[in-house]
Amino acid sequence: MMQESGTETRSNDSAIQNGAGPGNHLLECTLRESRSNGETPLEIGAAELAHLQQQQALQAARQILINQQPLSGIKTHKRNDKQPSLQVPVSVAMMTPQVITPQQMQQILQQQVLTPQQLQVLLQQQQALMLQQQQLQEFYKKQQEQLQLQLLQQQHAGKQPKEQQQVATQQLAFQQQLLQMQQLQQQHLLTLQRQGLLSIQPGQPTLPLQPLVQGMIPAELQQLWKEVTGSHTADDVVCNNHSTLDLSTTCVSSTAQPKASLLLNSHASTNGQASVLTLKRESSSHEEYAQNHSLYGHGVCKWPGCEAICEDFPSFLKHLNNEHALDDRSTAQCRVQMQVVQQLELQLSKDKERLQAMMTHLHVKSTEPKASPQPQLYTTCSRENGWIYSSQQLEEGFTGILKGLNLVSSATLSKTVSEASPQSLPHTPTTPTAPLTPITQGPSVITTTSIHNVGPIRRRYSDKYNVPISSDWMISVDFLSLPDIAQNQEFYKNAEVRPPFTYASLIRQAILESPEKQLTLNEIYNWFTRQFAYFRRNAATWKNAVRHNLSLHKCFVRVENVKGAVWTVDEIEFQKRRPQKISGVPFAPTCPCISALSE
DNA sequence: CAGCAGGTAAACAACC
DNA sequence: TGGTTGTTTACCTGCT
Repeated sequence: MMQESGTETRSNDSAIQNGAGPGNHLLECTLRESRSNGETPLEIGAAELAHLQQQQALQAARQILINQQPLSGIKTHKRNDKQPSLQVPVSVAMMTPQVITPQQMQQILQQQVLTPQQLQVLLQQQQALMLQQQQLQEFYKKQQEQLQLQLLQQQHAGKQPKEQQQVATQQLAFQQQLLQMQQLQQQHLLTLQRQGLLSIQPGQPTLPLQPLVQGMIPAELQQLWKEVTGSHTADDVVCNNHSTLDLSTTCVSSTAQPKASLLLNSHASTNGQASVLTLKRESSSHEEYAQNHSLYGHGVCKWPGCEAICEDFPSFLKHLNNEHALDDRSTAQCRVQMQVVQQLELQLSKDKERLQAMMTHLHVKSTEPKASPQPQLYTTCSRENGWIYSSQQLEEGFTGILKGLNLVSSATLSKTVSEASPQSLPHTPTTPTAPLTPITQGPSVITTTSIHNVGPIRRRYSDKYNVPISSDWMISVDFLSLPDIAQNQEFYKNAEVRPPFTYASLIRQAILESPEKQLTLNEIYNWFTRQFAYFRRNAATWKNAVRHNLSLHKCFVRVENVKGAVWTVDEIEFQKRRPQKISGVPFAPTCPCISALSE
């Protein structure tokens, strides 16, 4: 047991240790896994390509913002110099000339290199994108369910009447088109995003703009959408009314899109006020603004982690400007939001691929019953959650696969990293390399609440979490500091993301969550593994850490019980530990939700 | 640069 | 005897 973690670092020198944390091990395995599975960059599908393009474009936009900062002083330089991750190997730099590392992004944000306007634009656009992704995912889920139902019906029926087959085929075709449309949508949004950034930086070199929409014009997409959904009413009006920005391709949802449009219209806005001005041209009622504002709903401020009650829209705006002005906290929350959006993007992309593979498989099967499953599908499913599917199983039932679509595992995570940044493959896991594309792992299960409850962030405490292949993993680990464990439990339960809280905080949370506010050591272990997928690995390491923390901190009191020893929390001692910097500095050594509990 | 907090590893003892 | 629990120490990293 002890060997499990011990050998990882012991056998390596300190330099290697820097990249030899548990997460690293995961990646290392993953890379090997992906290689052995024959996954090569050559297998990048259209969806992946689109996604990579998106990411690169986004990074390029960010790069512009960075390049235009001639520098924020000596101190900044010093900090940068200390960051090994900034030393981009030539080969990598040549491959991805416009890529900035997440660490760089983090630094930039921390140093407030970005202007308030730029940050605001970034935040709003990311949120718009996120909303859209949510809508897409919902719709996509519905489509999946329909498909599954149909497949099940076919199975039960035994045979497939020709009519059914035709319907299924038709639906599959629609879904394929839908997928294409979704990709284009993302591209379009991204393009808009870049345009927004460029408009802010007129003096900067322009980016090589990619074709806005490849092969399809918005009208065609709309038509396609109508075909697919069979419903088009108010959406058309809403979408077509956007004369300032052509968002017709984003008209997927009747609810989300106006929000996205609103946000995109407010590039130069600060804290939402300009968006109001923009909208005033189109509408004059505050109620409508309130309905459309992504950060306001049901009389509550929807700023991540806020939920302040605002009686009306003007008071909301006032609140927005007072409480969510550009500061460290907002910046940190912006970063988190970006990561969330990226994860959603990635997950959507992955699911689309899988669906594509499923559909392809169905097609193949109808003509070539003995054909082996599509490699993409097979490799994906076979490594999902440790499930192994034979081709026969794949043919016999898709239920498990569909089930697998909504689950996540380390394999998903790793596969994602290795696939999405194929350039990284040649690098050895222990070689500190420059981070590549800012993709993140794709936890399949992410609750909507997790998006809305973002709080302080615990900074990276050790380079051991800096995964050399793609530091995006690291940045996600650090940035996905969704403070309210309770509300984000689904996320942590399924995504192998290290929770951004200290062991002490987590232990305290575990104990306080228990009915009697006391737990045995074993129960604490169980809580960890139950609540966090991350703690289902390297048990020896983190269990040792838990014990270490229990013994070390005075706030944990061991009490002899009838059953044996239980641990309790001395709240006073815990609060004494350290003044908590909840706001301002993005550093949260303790879990805010626990603080809330104790208050 | 020192001090601190936190994470990791490990040695060791007591207990079951 | 082996595993678990608990304590302690050492070392590292990042931050202030």
